[in-house]
Amino acid sequence: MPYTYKYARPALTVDCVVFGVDDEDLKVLLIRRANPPFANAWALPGGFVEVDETADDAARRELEEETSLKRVFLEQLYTFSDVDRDPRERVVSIAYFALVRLGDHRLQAATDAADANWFCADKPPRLAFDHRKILRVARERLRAKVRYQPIGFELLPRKFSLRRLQHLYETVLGREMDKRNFRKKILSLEVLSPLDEVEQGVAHRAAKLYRFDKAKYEKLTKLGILFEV
Amino acid sequence: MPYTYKYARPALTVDCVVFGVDDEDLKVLLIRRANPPFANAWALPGGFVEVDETADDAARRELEEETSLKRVFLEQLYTFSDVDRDPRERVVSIAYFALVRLGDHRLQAATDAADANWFCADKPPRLAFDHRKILRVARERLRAKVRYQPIGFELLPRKFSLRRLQHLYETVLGREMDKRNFRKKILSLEVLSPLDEVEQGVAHRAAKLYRFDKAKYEKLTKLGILFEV
DNA sequence: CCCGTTAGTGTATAAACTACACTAACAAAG
DNA sequence: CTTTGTTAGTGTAGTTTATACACTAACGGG
Repeated sequence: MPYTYKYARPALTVDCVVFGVDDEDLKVLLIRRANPPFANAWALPGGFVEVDETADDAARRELEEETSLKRVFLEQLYTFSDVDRDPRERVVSIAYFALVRLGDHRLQAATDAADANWFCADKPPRLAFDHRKILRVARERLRAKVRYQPIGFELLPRKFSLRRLQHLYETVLGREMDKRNFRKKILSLEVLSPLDEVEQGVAHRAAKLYRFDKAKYEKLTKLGILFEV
Repeated sequence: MPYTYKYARPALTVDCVVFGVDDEDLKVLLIRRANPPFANAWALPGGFVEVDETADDAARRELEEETSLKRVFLEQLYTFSDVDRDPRERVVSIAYFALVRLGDHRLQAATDAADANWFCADKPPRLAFDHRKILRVARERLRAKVRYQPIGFELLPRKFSLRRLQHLYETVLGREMDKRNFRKKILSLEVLSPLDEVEQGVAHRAAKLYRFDKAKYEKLTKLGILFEV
């Protein structure tokens, strides 16, 4: 059943830049395209926006369909509308960025995606369409945002050591930080709750574990106090 | 000549939130709609994205067509995609925000717009579609952005006194600032060039005029130094 | 019990932010 | 030409925040 309009309309898609961190570096999730154009190339997960769903819904749906990721942190990034970004026809794409805890999710490439994998976000393989540009914008946004919003916690296990948290900031910001100053600063923000637990199975003194206390954070922001690292 | 597609496609539009400041407050530019839906209601200037232009181009084109504004600061804001935001059919809108120097431009309502006018941005009249929400998002973005990017200068005449600049920051941020501290801070950023000129026609001591030095600013940002107020 | 590795802690110095009040300049009114 | 009203322009002291930096404690593994 075809749909007819008086004027030509661009197709509308969503693309998701999904970030995760492991012990080494910042990762981005890519899927291998099964079909042309760019068959076999790596690309951001994404797909068409249906006519009865919001772009947010479309992004979540595509993410689940293509990578089985659910309930992740997801935020609109930017809308890319270059006229020739898709060789077939005019396609406008609303890009999203997502943050996931690497350990929480088993990847399973689904339906349309032949394969899914994590890549170093700063040295991605050759990407389909303008996805390299989208990734770059997302990387910049993450770098900027992590400093004034507590989104870094979305990338860590719910229980984490201060060392891991510092490592995350170093990875995302791309610079080293002083251990004592970092701990002083992050604890002074009063958004972490210490747990009665320590790391398990490490061959050295085990670190105390903390969790991010969202309630505390929201109380603080309502008082006009900002999170800044 | 109708266009036919296999799947239904949302219509794609742009909407522009145009800000200006005068001596009293922050203004937003609205046009009165000539046609249904929301005939006679005030709305953000905007219109359809043609199939051979980028969203940025569409925003500039619509702005010129509806308000005769040209060469303004323009930046993508957010894409609004609620399913029922237009009562006629599914319309997705890429919103932009623009900054203009109020004195520079004579408004002239053109073609499709019956009328164009400036309104207080914080107490707008009843608006068509979800434009109230778009305006709110734009207002927030301006507030946040003015603190770490020198976009305030887009709202002032090219030559301005420090008093006017301070007043602008107070208007946008919604709080008063200390005169001496403000001057100290803004001058220490080293992005203003003093001119050999003073205000004209004032009934009191005339203030020295400055201009924003874009070249200096760009040199600083390349060195990794940030603009922060 | 020794070794290797990471956890955890404090202080001194420098830089940035805040609060705050007076004199200088100029036009207008008388 | 003197007075009045209004805004321009300036400095400092006190407080807070950021930076630089090195050792002991804890623990598992060999």
